Amino acid sequence: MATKAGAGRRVTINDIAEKAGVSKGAVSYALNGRPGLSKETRARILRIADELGWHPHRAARSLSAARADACGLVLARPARTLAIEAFFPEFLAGVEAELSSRSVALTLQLASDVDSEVAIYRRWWAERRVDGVLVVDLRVNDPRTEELQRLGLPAVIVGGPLEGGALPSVWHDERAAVVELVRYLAALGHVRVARVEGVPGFVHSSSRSKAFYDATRELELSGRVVSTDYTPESSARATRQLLSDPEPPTAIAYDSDVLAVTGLGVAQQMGFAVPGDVSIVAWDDSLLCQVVHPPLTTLSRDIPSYGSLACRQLLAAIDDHGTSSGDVEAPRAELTPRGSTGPAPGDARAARGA
Amino acid sequence: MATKAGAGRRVTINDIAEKAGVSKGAVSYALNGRPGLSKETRARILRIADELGWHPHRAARSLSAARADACGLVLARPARTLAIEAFFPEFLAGVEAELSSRSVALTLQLASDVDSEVAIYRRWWAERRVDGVLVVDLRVNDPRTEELQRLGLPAVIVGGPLEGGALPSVWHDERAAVVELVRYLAALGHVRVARVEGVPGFVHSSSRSKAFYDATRELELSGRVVSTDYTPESSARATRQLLSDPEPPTAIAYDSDVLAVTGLGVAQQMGFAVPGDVSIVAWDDSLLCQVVHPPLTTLSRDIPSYGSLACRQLLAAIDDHGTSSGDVEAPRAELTPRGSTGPAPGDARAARGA
DNA sequence: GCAGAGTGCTTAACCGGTAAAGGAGACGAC
DNA sequence: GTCGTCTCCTTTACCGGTTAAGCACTCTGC
Repeated sequence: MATKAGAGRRVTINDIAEKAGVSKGAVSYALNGRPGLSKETRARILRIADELGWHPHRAARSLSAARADACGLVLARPARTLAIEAFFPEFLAGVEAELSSRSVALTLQLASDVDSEVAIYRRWWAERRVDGVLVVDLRVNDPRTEELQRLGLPAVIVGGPLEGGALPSVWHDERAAVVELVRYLAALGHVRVARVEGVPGFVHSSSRSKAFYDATRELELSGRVVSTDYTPESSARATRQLLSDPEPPTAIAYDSDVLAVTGLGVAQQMGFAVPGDVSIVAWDDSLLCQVVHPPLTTLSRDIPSYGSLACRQLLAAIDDHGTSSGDVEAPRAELTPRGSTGPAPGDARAARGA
Repeated sequence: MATKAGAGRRVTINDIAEKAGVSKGAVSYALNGRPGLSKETRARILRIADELGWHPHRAARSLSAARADACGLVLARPARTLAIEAFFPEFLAGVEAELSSRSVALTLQLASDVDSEVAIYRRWWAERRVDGVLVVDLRVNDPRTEELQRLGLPAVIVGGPLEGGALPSVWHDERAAVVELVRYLAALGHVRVARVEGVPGFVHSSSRSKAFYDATRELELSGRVVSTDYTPESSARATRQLLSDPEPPTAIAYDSDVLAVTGLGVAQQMGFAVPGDVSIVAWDDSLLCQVVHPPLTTLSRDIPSYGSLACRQLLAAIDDHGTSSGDVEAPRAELTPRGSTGPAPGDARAARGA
């Protein structure tokens, strides 16, 4: 029968100690399940703590335990991206699910660029506001990894692994997914294929592009890559550019759901039938991909699980405090064929076979 | 020239005091800009603090200042909703923008239902993990408001105002927006109009429905309302139900972007031309509404600003500590006509005029 | 009958800040 | 000369926990 805490003074272990007629040290032992108390005293203290509705004061505990019981996540993309793309909210949902089960808080912040992101890490760690951070959107020669190591702030790289293996990471086999995609398009008879990538400075985007080049070369396809900044506008521009070519690609693979949906709209506006004239593939499934016409073929991943996995990895890194943890591979993206992909126009397969 | 903090021991005010040859009290005065120090000493202390790269330990400060420097937000909807609907990420982005400028953290948590949400508030407040919370998805007879008042936890109701005015709130004039919408549909000649609402237990959804009934009655239209649980599946069911009627509505207004987009798909699948046979309107604009064919007419709000506004309101409530703050009205949703709405089929206006 | 070990609790220091109270020294007034 | 006042800094207590060290008491063994 927990009494009403009301808006009055907080219940502290001193209150418990007084009521139980013991010292506050004894109360602390009881509440933390440490040995050195008789069964009866322990039970009495716990009962009183419950009656008074006691909860530990986070700051007080952090001060001695040197634990913030919070993990951090900084997003250094424009705020709009957060809202527009399926990846982040889904990833967040997965992270949250993992954290809330252990009463660890998630501290979220948006930053304008990588430099201010690093500044946030520095501040968070100096203030001991977080115990560790999840790092997303790894860049080529990323300044964050070096700084995180220097600070000694536990971190997990989402989308690694990192060269050198200095920080633990979670990752997908992007290469295998790209190979599956390119083989699929080749099997449909496509010869001129293109990829609309995200920001080339991002490791996940550039590694997919590299895999794309390799796979098209191996299968003797013509492969082009155009860059964007993940905004719908840049995707529209990229698509227009590709389809204005005298010999436009007959299949375009995009690096996100937003890019693909925008590209689809542009293609249709330009009079291209989808998938009659051009096939379209998205990366990461979402409602967006399913409601357009035709619905988009995608490379789907279980993003919430990815978030949970990253989170577990981070919590482990915090406990180990740096030792090992290593890299963990998540299930790779799987091709989900829908209406936006079909055979290459003009039976390219026959022409090529001749 | 801030020296490297490295992975070593934290810099504390004791380190600064020692290096400056003063007591830690003096350092505290200097760092907090309090009077009682000579100009030179103050400057020296600040310089050394900067050199050592000192940041206040959040927990230590919280312990005496009784401030967590964090705000809380609990979402008691299924995790999927977070990812699927435009509202939350956009709202979050607005909240974040406001908070990060004052180095207040946002603590986010997902809950399965209102009861566990209340439990989270109780815990957060007892642990002094947050200074205040934003409450979204206000329900009819919401148990949260009473509990928040009882606890004395500063809170802002998003989507109020609350009857009784006990807690400060931010709100839109939903009624005016609904009236504008219904007038617009009536002007297009629609007589049988329907509304697909969200969860009827939510205040914003039920108040819109009430306004919808009132507005249709006033304009002598036939108005129906069907409920959903905000999932695409429930919207598909609702739409199918409405359009299977012997006298189906010629215009359907949905309570979110997701509901509307799903409804559009179902309508087209059932052979209804949009907007030829049935007009469709969404609530809250998003990329989703713009990429479908036809693009959806929406009631658009500036959601990030709404988030920022709510956040400023909360910070004020925390400072005042309960006194006043009151309710603040945000700009109401504006109708953005696009291709999904058109004249009622069969020149309903003429028939009605006869 | 007393050393030694174990049990069960208390005391006190500490984490890193904030802030009230106190005190040394300079200076002016009478 | 000494009293009051002002400036500038130190001392100290405190926030709410954790934890090492200490200590009284009982039990055991010889």
